[in-house]
Amino acid sequence: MQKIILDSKIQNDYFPAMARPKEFDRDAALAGALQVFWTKGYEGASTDDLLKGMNIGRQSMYDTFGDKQALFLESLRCYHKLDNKNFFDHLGDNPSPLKVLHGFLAIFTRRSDEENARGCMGINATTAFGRNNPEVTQLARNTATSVEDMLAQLVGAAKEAGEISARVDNAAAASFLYATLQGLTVRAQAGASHDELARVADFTIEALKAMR
Amino acid sequence: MQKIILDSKIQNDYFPAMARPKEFDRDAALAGALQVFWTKGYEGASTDDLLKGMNIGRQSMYDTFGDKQALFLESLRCYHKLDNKNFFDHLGDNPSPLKVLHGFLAIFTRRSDEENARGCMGINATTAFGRNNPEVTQLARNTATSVEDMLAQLVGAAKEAGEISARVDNAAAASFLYATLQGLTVRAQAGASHDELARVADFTIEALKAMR
DNA sequence: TATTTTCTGGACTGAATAGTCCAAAATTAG
DNA sequence: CTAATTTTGGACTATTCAGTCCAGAAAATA
Repeated sequence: MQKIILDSKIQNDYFPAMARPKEFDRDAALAGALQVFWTKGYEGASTDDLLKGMNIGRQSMYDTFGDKQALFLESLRCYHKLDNKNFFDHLGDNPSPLKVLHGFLAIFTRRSDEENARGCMGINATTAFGRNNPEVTQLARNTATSVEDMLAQLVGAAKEAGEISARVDNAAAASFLYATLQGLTVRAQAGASHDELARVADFTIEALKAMR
Repeated sequence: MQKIILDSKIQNDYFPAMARPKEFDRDAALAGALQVFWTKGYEGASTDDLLKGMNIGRQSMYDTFGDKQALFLESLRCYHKLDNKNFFDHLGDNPSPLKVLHGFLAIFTRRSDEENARGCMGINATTAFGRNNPEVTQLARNTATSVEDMLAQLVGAAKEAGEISARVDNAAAASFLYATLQGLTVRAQAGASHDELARVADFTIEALKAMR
């Protein structure tokens, strides 16, 4: 509906009183959708599930987020943001970069079975959509480069701190660590014991330290 | 229907004329279903997709395999069998067990983009079902122990061949290698370049060789 | 209170889907 | 050819699900 304003009197006549607060808490609703998609997957999450998890009405959901696909992508983007933030939060200026790395790898040993069973929403999306969904693929790529950059920085810091050999290639080590991290995620999701997960984390750091 | 054979005459009376060849090629149909499930996932594969991929009629499918769930589980079991076989085929009595290990890790650099995009059907099933499906979980566990056993043997052989330090723990190294293998699968599925995948494989073997 | 707007919830639609049913064609043995 | 049995394919059912529509409740300002 186009609104043509001629003068204030007419405007007043047409729009005399403004109404109900424009929106509920959009971010909270998105966070709710994220939880549902994360635990149930894209196909597994019905619209009813989503509405219940978001605590909003059907109409509000479609008005605010478009459709299921769009809601999923926005949830995934939100997840990646949170995930990245989590990484950087544990970064700081720790005196032992290698300890930070070990902390990343060992995170699964500190998570409950339920948390590990959910896995990583990014990986779940990738394995579900393969490379059929360009937006999911692009998101995965972006996250990969961002995380690998961060890991490479940590490896560099570990070298400067004398914790690992200066001859280790930062980028190669970062790719290696990222792959291991994703592998651990899957192993944890498949039900590997905390013990096994811890052994892998330890072994990975030991291997890194041993390299010349 | 139980067949009680008293003598040839009675048998003849009750089953005077046997009919059309009892079954089409069950294994071929299953292989077709496997392909469809692998590329499209469980939810993504409609019954029509499956029938087309299996080249059999609707009725035959339900008669022979039960329902979609059962067909999927049987396909997954079949996949795991093939996958395991693939591993053992590359084992042999290779003079360099470490080269065999490298071959496993580098397999993704020899695969086409399409192959890598499909990923591993076992991982796809795990990330799709989480741990909600006990049979999928059990299958994943079985495969894990079987593959880790095999990797541990290879590590032991590498030690005997003097390729890596005798102080490396077989089981820990095997868990580590398995996690890396799964990580590489996911990285490949997410679209990592052959170059990056190769770097990770090389780095992993180098790290293993460096350990004391 | 009156008006405007947004939210809410339920009813509805159209499409897709898993699974069933049935009848006709095909195939083998007597 | 006849009998027996399996395959085949299409019609059918019941359910689920994404998305739309509508009308009434809620909220805020004047």
